[in-house]
Amino acid sequence: MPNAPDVLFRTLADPTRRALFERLCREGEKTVGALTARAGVSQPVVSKHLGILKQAGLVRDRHEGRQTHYSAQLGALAPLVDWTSEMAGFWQNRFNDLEDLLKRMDQ
Amino acid sequence: MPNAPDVLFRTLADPTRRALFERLCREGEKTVGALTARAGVSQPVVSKHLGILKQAGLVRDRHEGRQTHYSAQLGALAPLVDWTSEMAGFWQNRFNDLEDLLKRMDQ
DNA sequence: ACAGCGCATAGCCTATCGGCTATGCATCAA
DNA sequence: TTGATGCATAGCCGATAGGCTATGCGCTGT
Repeated sequence: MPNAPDVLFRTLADPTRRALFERLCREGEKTVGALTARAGVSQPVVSKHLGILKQAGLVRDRHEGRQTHYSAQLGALAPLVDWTSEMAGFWQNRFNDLEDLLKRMDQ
Repeated sequence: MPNAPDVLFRTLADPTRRALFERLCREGEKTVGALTARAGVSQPVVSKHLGILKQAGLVRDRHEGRQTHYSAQLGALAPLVDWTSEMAGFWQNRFNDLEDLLKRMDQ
């Protein structure tokens, strides 16, 4: 059972998939057909990628007749932000430690 | 020529590689041997991953005798933060647009 | 009822990737 | 000088991932 950042990194690593997510962020809800039209890949591929994005919690789908509308779930990016902040935090702590060390050496 | 977030996502997508980067963030500079000791994979694999991390600008190396010390370059995470902010921004704009629409409809 | 449309699923093929072992190359110690 | 150590490189291999076509299935409209 991989943790959240792992799933997000793996899901967003593929350019085609990330492009789909970006379009949903920029342009809002879209049908599979609308997404396929400008995706540069076939419709089954788009459906597959959308399924993976959905599994990662990055999009939700809404069925309306024979169409499926997808939209971005921006909250799902939170673990990514957390991870980045955490890494930056460690960096900051090490910097503080260094400062402390220098201070102690100065005395 | 892939753009910056693409390289970062692809580089950080692999768990082993991301674990190496995390250790360098948490614990600071480490030699290849020290990293290999707890990486769970062979030394050549560690070297390979460090090379990929270096290419992505996420780490730098410092040669000292026959050892190579690697350390995290946290600034390289900036494009990731930018990308996330951009996506969040689009979300916010769409939300504002919706508010405007509702306001106009209300009149 | 039936033909067409929108999307999902199945199955296949190829390329890439992440792991390994073997080896090379420099540096340090004896 | 010679053997050992630390890391990088080369070459191989199986698994996975992302693309395709073919097909299934439910909804729509005639």
